[in-house]
Amino acid sequence: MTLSKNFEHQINENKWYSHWLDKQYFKSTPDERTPYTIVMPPPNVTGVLHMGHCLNNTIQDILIRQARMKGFNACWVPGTDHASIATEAKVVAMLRERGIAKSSLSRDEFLSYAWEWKEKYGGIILQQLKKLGCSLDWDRTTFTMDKDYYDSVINIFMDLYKKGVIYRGKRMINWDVKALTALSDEEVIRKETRQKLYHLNYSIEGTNDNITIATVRPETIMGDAAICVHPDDERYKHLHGKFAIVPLINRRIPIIADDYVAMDFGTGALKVTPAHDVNDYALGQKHQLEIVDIFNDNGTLSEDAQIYIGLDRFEVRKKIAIELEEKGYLIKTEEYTSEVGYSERTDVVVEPRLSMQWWLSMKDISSPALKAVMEEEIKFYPPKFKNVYRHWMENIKDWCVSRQLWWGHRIPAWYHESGKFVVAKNEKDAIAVFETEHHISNAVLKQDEDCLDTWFSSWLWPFEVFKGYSNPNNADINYYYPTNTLVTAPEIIFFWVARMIMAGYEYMDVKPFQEVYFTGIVRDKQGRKMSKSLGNSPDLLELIDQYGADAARFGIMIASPAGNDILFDEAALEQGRNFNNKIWNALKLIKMWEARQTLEATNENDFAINWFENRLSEVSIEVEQMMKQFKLSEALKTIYTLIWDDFCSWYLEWVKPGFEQPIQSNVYTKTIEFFTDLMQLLHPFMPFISEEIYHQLEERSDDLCVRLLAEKESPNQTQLDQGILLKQVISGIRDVRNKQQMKPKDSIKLFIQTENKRVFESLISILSKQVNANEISFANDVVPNSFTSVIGKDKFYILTEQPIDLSTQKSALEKELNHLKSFLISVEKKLSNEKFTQNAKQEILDLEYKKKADAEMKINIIELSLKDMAG
RNA sequence: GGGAGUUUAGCUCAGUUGGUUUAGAGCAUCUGCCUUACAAGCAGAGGGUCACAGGUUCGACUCCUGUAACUCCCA
Repeated sequence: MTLSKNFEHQINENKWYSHWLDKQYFKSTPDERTPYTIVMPPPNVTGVLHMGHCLNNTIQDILIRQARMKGFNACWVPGTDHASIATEAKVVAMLRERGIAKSSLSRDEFLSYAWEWKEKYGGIILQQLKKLGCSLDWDRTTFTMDKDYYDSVINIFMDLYKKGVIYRGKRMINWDVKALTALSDEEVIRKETRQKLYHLNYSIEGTNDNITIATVRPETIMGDAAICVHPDDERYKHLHGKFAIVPLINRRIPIIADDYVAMDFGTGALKVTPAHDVNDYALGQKHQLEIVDIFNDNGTLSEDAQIYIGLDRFEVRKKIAIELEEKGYLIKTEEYTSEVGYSERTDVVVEPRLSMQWWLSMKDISSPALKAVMEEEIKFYPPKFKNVYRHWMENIKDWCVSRQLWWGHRIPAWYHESGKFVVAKNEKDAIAVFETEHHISNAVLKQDEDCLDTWFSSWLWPFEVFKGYSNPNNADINYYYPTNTLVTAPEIIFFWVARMIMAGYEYMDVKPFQEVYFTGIVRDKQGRKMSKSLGNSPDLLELIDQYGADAARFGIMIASPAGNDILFDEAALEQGRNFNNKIWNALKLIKMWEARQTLEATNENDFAINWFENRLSEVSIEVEQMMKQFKLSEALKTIYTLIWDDFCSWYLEWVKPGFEQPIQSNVYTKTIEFFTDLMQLLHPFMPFISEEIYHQLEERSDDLCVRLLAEKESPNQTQLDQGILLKQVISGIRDVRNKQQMKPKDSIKLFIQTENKRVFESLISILSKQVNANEISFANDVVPNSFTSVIGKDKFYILTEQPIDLSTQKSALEKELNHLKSFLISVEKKLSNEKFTQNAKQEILDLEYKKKADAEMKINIIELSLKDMAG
């Protein structure tokens, strides 16, 4: 069978993924093995795969595949999140395109459209993960609005209500005027925004006097309840207790004093609008100010504004500024940059608003979660996120859990026309509870129209995917929980990670996972975050198509240490593709040997085999260590070097038979073994090509995907050192050849002057192949008319047919000599320092003496060579 | 305004408790090669006052203080 020119990724990806599925390798059921469990952070049900998912899921797949090959019962659970606000927004947009307004639909009608949408588009992202090679247990796919999951969310809401942790209250919240819902603080993105600071004159009642305030929101003056100045501000002391008149609407408001006001900001006088600003609200509460809400839900002005009724807040800002200027109230405007809150989902400016919502009191529920991370019951990688976590947890505020949306888990609260309400699972229960609590029979109750925040369902994920709450103590939850590793982006440490830890302790009495690996954020080459609006997010599926899934995985993993942002560069995928090509070509070479073997035995390849065996052990152990510390990109780099440099560039060249010569069969067998081990090391990172090669190397009945990794013995250091020496010698001689502009075809005669003849005797056949020497012998003295290379303690004389020009050689040696001399001086300086010899540890001292001796010896060798050249 | 982090070759990053031949990779660059696995390749080379200024120490990329720039989180 002839092999294709390159690795054909499209064919192989489909072939192997369906084979793995057929064999049910990714399926996990509890058994006597130790479990290794990961729950996938559920992507939005309507989402599509982007670079962030690619990074995240590649990491998880590497961990899970490695665990599987190490003999754990590996279980990786997929699923999707209903993503209340994002999905509802998409459904609303879809309906609008069809000419249907959400307001024209009943709740049930809307929800049936939403489910239709979910069935049609939901789970596309899961299909895309298969393209990446993710080894998920698909039978366990969970959706946050599955029946059992839904019930658990509602039951937990009721339980927390019963415990008194959930309450209803009117508070300042972040209002999204586009999605028409409340947002939690975490859903508000602050961005530096250029604005104008307007200086406005308010007249003082009963005088001709004025007071000037500075505001960025002139459209809210109709909601003003007071003007506030600092009590110590001399400029305004005479105005305390007086009243000002709001321009345009002529409302009378008090002038109050509070040290909250910064005297040096603006004019030192602050307009107070309690209904539309968090700080003003607090100030209003303190001074018992009137609350005038001038906005409608959608950000237009309400009747209470008296003017500009029905116009949008930003339009009013422009118009009112003009009117204020025309009427002489606007003194001046200045440019001003400050942070403004935007909705994470709709990107509109968030409106602080007073609203009746459901809240979860966080203080008690969060304390075990804080402790768990601080005491490393749950470990964070990298650990710097412990600080971030602690800071948030110690200043935690209550969680607004209600959203004014229909798509999600409907709040199980029931209201009576009297305003009294109860929390119950369904209408029947609600009526019963209502009767006993309020002694009103035949009550007509209406369920709360609102939904719960999406994260109020996601925080149950690690246990509810195993039905740990809906079906307590079932076999799965007892076996798989707590899970092992959570892999997620640092952006959602508060949204999700912290809350899962809380829910885990609250409902399972146990942590949800042992460790959390925080990935970086994927940015473009210029360091900008990837986003739809910037259009800098490449189409991942296209990239997979072009370069292959293995190359995509390689490209994204090669430069992404835990917690560091990764700068995505397509060049890295190219590197991955080239790596595929390299591996494929090594296969082609070995395949050429297959039919041309000989049983004739020589020992000339013993060194190569011995060395590579040790090198393989060394690297396997290193990789194992790196994986334990989540140094995944370093582990991949190490494997890359082992395959490309050590295996392809050195080992294969060393054992490669001459043109059309046979290979010894034992060498062939060993080489297949090595290649197999290499593919096994690589498999978690690049599953497709490694599986394909595994099967190309030999007829096999098993698959690499589930082949158990053998423990490696620790390597023989002497063997490894000899390998290093051999490489140095080869490079050194090649360097001389290069500098003398010898053609690869020109052969040389090599003379070795060494005290270690035995070592070099075993290397002769490799050396002659690698430096194209037709004769190698040992010398006891300088060989005349030759080029010299000094490597370690040994000298190499190179004889060629070419006319000899020693000038380049001479200057190179002189350069080296200078370097060595100054090195020697620095060592001698150190050793002549009494304090050093007194204080340094013996091993450090020994080392310095060795450095000195080595340097002196080399200087001696080089000086001899130079002398010889001169003569 | 408060907190955390980063700063090492043109780019992306390693550098373990201070001492390991006067700082290591990969990519990019340069030179030479169409050498029978691979030009998506081979061989070799060059490139760094470890952000800056002090300090501790026999010895600092590594520890301490300050400064600057950038990033993130919180208000």
